[in-house]
This record gives sequence, structure tokens and C-alpha cells, in this order.
Amino acid sequence: MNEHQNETITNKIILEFAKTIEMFDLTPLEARLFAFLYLNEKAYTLDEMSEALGKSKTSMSTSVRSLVEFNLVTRVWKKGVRKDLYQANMQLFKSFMPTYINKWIDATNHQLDSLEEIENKLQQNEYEDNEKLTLLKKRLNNIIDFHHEVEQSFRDMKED
Amino acid sequence: MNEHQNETITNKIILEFAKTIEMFDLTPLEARLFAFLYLNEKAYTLDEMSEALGKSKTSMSTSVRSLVEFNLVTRVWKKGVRKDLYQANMQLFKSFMPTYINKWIDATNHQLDSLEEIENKLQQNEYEDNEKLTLLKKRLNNIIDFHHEVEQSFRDMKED
DNA sequence: AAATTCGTACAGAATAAACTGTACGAATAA
DNA sequence: TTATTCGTACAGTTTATTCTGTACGAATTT
Repeated sequence: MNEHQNETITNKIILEFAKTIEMFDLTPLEARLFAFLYLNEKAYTLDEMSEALGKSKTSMSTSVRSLVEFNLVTRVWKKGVRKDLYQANMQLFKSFMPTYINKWIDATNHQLDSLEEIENKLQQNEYEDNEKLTLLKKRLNNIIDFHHEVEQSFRDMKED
Repeated sequence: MNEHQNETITNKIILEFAKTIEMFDLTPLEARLFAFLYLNEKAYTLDEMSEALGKSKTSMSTSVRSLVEFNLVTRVWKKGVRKDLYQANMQLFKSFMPTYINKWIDATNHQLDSLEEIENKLQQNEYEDNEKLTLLKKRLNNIIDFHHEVEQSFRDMKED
């Protein structure tokens, strides 16, 4: 396999893999960058990534920072190398799934707070009761239940 | 509770609920529209929705169509009413979660097809073997495994 | 200490997504 | 049959997101 063939196939894989990564709420560039780092395994500088992906250094800086925040990429040191080096975490499932699941759990929790605050207001007999109010309360409770169910689903997913 | 108070609170709930709905990959308007339909329970025409949300009728037409495709909203008939009527499905969890999970399963499956096609090409000794190729094959297998794991996670989620 | 090189903040340009108004075929009403 | 009214296709506008180039403080090298 020559250099050219290798690169062609590698690019195909990157392209496909990146599509999957995007489903975890990463931007297209972040996804492509991670796929690139993952496939090549070794640590890259911002300039090298910029060169390899044909995107600006600024883009690399912001994208790689996101990837570090998501725990998908780690900054590494090599003696003698001045520039920052970044390298993909190689345990894909552990990197992606737990973070994604937690994101859902956190988000639903936060939403629950907001909704329960509204619910409390409704409970404090500030308002004259009538049919509309009763129905509204019921709907709100259903929505809150829904959030609990969603949260629980993702919590269960976490177990396995 | 007077009309004004009711509407204020309803709007707050819609606002919060819509945020959650967006997490299921609906656009902001689709999310807001569903939340509106859900809270009011009854069936609405495009013109009524347009009026209620302050958006164009065209937007309502496309948004509501998406919602129908996602099985979140149903078109209903009422004798004597000429215009199309749409109404939210009221079982939230059943409407949202299975569709979402299936979306993940379908997508990972589709990705698996693409990746396995590439894998097959690599297996057909078209290429002279070398260290790089071996490593690339290994990475590709890891990526494929990752897709299997993700798919399985969502399949498990479906069970409960 | 001066000069170079690093990473990133920030403002603006390019691209993508969301939304609207017009127009038109199909269905209903007159 | 003619006149309205319906839903939506489509083109263009508005808004949001993504990306780039310039600039600058901090760190390293000369």
C-alpha cells in the first residue's frame, strides 16, 4: 500500500466516522478533527492539524479546546517540543457515551428545576381555581413526569 | 386565574418545555409548536397556529409536517371543518423516546454499512501489507466495534 | 534585551439554517 | 362555471453559526 492509497482510504474512514461523531453534538469540524487524531493516533500541534485539515489555526485552537473539554482529546507533553501537542483518547465508547449520557441527565435535571419552580407558583393558591387552571396543572405534571422518565432512561443506560 | 395570568404561565411552560424538545433534534420552532399544541390539547388549524405563535403560515405548514413525520402530532378530522386540523399526541414519553432511540439505531446501522464496506476493500489483499496498513485495519475495527457498542446501548434502552 | 514564535481574543466574512411572501394547483363554495 | 379558500413549492430574505485574518500578550530563543 503506497502513501496515496493509504491517504485516500484514511480520508474515507474519517469522513464516515465524523458523521457518527456529529451525532454526539459535535460540530462538523470538531468531528473531523477528532476522527483525524484518532486514526493517526499520535500527537499533533495546532499547525500540523491546520495543515492536515486545511483549516485555519484559529479553528484548530477552538475546536481542539472543545474536544479537550469533552474529554475526547488530551494535551500531552514531549520533551524538546515547544508547541502544544494534542492526542485523541483511544477508548472510544468510554469517551463518548458517558459524556453524552451525562449531558442528557444534566439537561433534564435543569429543566426539571425550572418546571418545578413554575409548579410551585401554581400550587400557592395565588390564583382563583377554575377548570383551565386545573387542566394546566395536570399538563404541567405530565410534562414533569416526562422529564423524570427521560432522565431515568439515561440513568439506566449508564448502569451497563 | 384570569386570561392574562393563564397565558403568561402557559408561555413560561412552553418556553421551558420547548428547550427539552429541542434536545430530541427538533428545530426551535417545531419544539415551540409542539409544546403549544400539547399544552392546549385541542386541534388547531394552520392559521390558528400561525396567529398563536406569530409565525408565517408557511412555517407552520412545514413545521407541523415534521411533527407528523416524527409521530408527535396527528392530523384529525372534524365534520363541518374544512381546514386541516392538527393535534398533539398526548403520551409524551412514548412519542419521543422510541423515535429518538430508533433514530440512533438506524443511523449507527447505516454507518456500520459504510464502514464495513471499507473494511471489505481492505481485506481483499489489493494492497501490499505493511505496518501502516495493519494499524489502519486495527483502528477501523475499533471504530466498527464502537458503532456496535453504541447501537447495542440504544437497543438495550429500548427494552425497558 | 531584542526578536521570534506560540496560542487565542476578537471582529468581520463566508456559509448554513430558519423563516417569509408570492404564486399556484387542488378542493370547496357560491 | 366562476370565485374563494386551502395547503405548500419555491425563491429570496433574515438570522444564526462557522470560519478566517489580524493583532496582541506570554513564553521561548537568540
